[in-house]
Amino acid sequence: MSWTDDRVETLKKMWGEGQSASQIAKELGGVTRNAVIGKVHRLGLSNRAATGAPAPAGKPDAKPKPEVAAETKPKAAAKPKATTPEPEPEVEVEAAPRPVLPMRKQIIPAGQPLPPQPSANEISPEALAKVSEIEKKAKKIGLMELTERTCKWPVGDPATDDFWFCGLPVQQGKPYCEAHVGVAFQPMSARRDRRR
DNA sequence: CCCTGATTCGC
DNA sequence: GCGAATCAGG
Repeated sequence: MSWTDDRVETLKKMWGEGQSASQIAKELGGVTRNAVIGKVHRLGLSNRAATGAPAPAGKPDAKPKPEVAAETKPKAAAKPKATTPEPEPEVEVEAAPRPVLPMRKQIIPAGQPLPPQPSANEISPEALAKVSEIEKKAKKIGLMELTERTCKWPVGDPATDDFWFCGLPVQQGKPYCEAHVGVAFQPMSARRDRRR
C-alpha cells in the first residue's frame, strides 16, 4: 500500500479528530500504526496531545544530534529594561501551545452526555450506572473461561445457575474491566466515621 | 499485558 | 519516503 493522496487525506482527517494511530491504521488498512505515525511525522503534523514520550529520553545509542527546537516564539513581552544590556538567559518556559480546543474523541456514542465526575465519596452513581450497563454486554463467561485478561467480576448468585463473570477485557493489570474497577476499588472514605 | 505516540535507521 | 524495531510512558 502506498500513501495515495486520499489515503493521506484520511490520515490527516482522522489524526486531526484525535483518532489514535492504530485506529487510523485499521481504517486505512494495509498499514500498521507505526506506518501511520511515521507518516504523521513526515507530514509534519505530529504534536497533538503527546502521550508517553514528550521528552526525547536518551537512547542507548544514537548520535547526540543538536536538535534545534525552532519553536514559535509567541513573543514573551517587551521588557522595559533598557539600561541593561545583559544577555537574556534562555527563556524556556513552556509557551503554552494550546491555542486550540482540547477536543478529543468528538464522537460520543450517545448515551452518557458527560464523563464521570469523581465526586466526594460513595460509590459514585455514575460508576454503578456504568456497571449495570456493561453487565448487559458482559460476556457472561463461566468460571472456566476466566483468563488473566478477562474481567473476573461475579454477577448473580453463585448458588443459582444465574451466575456468571463479566468476562470483558480487563483494565490492564487489574482483575476487572474498567467499569468494575470503578466500583471495586473505592477511593475509600465512604464511612470512615468509625468513632461515632 | 494492554495501549499510546516518538524516534531511529536500514531499506 | 517508508515503516519495523525499538523506546518510553500510561
